[in-house]
Amino acid sequence: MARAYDVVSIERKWQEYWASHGTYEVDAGDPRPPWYVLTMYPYPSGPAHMGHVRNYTFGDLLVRHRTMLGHAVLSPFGFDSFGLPAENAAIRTGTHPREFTDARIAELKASITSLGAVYDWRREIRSHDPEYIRWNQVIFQRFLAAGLAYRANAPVNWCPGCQTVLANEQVLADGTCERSGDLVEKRDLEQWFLRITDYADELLAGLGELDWPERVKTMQRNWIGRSEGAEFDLPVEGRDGSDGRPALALRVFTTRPDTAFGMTYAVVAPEHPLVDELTTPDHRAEVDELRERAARSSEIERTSEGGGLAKRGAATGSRVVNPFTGAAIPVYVADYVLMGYGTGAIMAVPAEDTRDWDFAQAHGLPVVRTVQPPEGWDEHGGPDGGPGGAWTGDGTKINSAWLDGLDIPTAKARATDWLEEQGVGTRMVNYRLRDWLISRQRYWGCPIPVVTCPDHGIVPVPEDQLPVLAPDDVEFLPTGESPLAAHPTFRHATCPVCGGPAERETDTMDTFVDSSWYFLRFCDPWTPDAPFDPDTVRHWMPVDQYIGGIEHAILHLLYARFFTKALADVGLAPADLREPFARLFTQGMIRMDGTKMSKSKGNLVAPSRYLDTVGADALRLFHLFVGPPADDVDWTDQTDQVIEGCGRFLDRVWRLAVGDADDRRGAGQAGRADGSAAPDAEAARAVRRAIHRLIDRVSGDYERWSYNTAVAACMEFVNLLQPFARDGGDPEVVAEAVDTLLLLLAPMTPHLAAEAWERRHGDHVHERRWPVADPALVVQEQVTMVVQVAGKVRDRLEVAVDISEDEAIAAALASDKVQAALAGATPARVISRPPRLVNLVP
RNA sequence: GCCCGGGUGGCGGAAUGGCAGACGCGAUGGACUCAAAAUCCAUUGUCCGAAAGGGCGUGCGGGUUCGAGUCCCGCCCCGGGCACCA
Repeated sequence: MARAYDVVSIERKWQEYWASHGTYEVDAGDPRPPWYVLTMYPYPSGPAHMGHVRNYTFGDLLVRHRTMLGHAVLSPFGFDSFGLPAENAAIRTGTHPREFTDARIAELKASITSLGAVYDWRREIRSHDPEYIRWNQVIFQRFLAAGLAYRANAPVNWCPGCQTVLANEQVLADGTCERSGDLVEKRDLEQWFLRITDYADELLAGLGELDWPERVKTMQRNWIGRSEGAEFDLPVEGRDGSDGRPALALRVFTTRPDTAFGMTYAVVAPEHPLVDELTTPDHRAEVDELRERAARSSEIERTSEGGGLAKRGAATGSRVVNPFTGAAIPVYVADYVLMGYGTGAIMAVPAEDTRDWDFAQAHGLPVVRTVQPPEGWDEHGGPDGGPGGAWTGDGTKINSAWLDGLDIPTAKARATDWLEEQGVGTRMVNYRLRDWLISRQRYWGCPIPVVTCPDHGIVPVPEDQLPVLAPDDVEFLPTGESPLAAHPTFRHATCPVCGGPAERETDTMDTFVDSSWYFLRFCDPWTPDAPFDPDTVRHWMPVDQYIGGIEHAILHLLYARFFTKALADVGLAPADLREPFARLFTQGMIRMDGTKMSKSKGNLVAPSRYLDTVGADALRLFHLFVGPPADDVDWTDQTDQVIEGCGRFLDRVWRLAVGDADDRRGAGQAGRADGSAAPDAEAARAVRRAIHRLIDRVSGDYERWSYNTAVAACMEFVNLLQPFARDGGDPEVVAEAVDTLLLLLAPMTPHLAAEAWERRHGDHVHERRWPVADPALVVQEQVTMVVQVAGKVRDRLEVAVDISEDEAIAAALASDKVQAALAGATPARVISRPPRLVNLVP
């Protein structure tokens, strides 16, 4: 497509100008009010893809807009540069991950720059940089000292494809690895954890004050999964101690203590430590078989095998006593109870829990209702009008002695009070959230800076010896072993306490650790003796606008919130900084043929092919124009044409602003199509009003992230302005119109705006202030008033904006079309909303 | 199963309860041109009609209202998240 101006050289010129003049470099001492805009730092996978373009277009627009509004805008950039792809490439090609990663970073940086996105590059962070590693390790050790980091043996998620353990958050609901798609296995391994569960309540409560998409907040709430209930003991029958008190009891957790009178059996998880003790010799074989099967099978096998959970349970032969009734009930082992949640044991109430109901049906266990189901439930309340099963809804308590007649919330409170009075139980809050497993058996990550001494146990490497860096002379082999573990010397260390031989930790940290505090480092990446200076962090933080993909709704955003709180609590960050991201925006993804556009799907459209044809400005404009920013974008056969349409619009702006020097057969040539007279003063006044309405609209649309309508408003304006200018409209008005347009476009299409502005004024549009609409000119003089008869539009009248109600009704009645529609009838009712509408109802 | 989004022309999408379809893409016709490209002008929801004009129309069925794409109730479909968490 031939463009009206030399897109490539103009775009390059301004990209070089912004970089060499440090236009978007700011410091904490800047007198302007601070504003921090941040786009999630990317994993460097090579040249930018379309998703990046979309991301950085929004971010860059904000940086430029906020700057024009008079803020000192902090706009840093960095790279989440540790991670598996680099290591896998090393195994494949022998290239060292650092070499591989640095090359990818150079490519990504160049392509981001070629979009016209501007950053304070002095602040660039790379997570594999030794300085960054050092502070990562310092933070880890502060957490270790504060008890927030610990090592424990745990059944963990092992991904055979990635050859490493994963965090719970990285395992998808179907039991596969979010990265490789392999089926994740359970393994018992000694691993490092961060105590994120200490912050579960604060992480939940803090969501309330955040200006984040509701759906992201909901996802985090679900993930944290707080449930209130009670824990209490079920004494095992026949296991009284010498003092007559129970020597062995089974502790259960429930959110429904009110249903305890309906407990007809109890269940323990196959991994529960009391299983052996509870199992009587005659049930041993069955229980052992069940346990073995549970250990072998993966989570999905456990959950997907047909028939729900009816099967896979075995009686232990033991009985426990329900403290509410004194009745003894059987104890089962079943894998529908998970060891990792609550106490790993439950009281089963089939009448009010669907899982317990199914299990009870399969094993012939009794059902005692403790909540009155709605009428007819037992006859036809179930699926397909059959008999109802468990009733989990509201109702009145029945069969529950002293709880009878109460509603559920009251009964819950009474039952819990009773447990506490009796000394057999206590209020308890449980979370679905588990501690964060951060160790990875990989090379290309931040080493965990500890050694293990035979005499002194786990000892942190002293701070003055940090960073602990992984050696370069390792062999990358597809063995599944971390190259660090196989290195001849790396693991041999000396104990910092006694100087004796010690074993160095060879695991590295999850890369989500790196991304959990980089936004703090960005505030002050130069401080030599701390990860960041708390006062400088206080100046910039929290991030005023964070931008990223919805895929990070849980993982990164939850970890970063946890880190911010924990860093404040160990004294590294300001104590009052509890939330890192005040406002979050999650943009839609790019889809093609119904699936996400991504490298792994092989359906990438390279942005580069647009940059040297229609240019970065047109591509940016397309992303802004195509639809609401939060929506997904479908990349189709028509997309190129829409992008060209954006280029056409920019050509029109160029011709209006600069003229037709390069294309003499352009706009001016066709001349006035209808041969009408030149626009008069009234037309000029209309254009002036349009200018101020445009400022008003675009400013409002920017605030609301409604960029597609902002672009539409600019296009509409050009459609109005173009004939006015061509037909000899007042040059002063044209100039005001064009200048305003360039100011409003400056954040969206920065190169075109900068070049056209420079040619017109000799200075820099991005250093100008954002225009302010004159309220007197924003209101229109004449508006279209709709006249309806019985709710149907019958006429449209041009009326003064300040028309009175009486005048409006009179004008409506004076209309021939209205009279025809009324057909002689007198309006029985008149609704008038001057100057918009009059509705005559006969 | 539960919790969120969302269904508007051929397509992407606009519409504080008050003109449905802004803006753009595509399509059709025209001007300019030897011709094309580019540019400019016009038309473009649908049905009836030569036209003037009129009927219908925002997934489906009800409701509230002078007036509903918008609010309420009940469904259908699509997308996403969660899913033995006791």
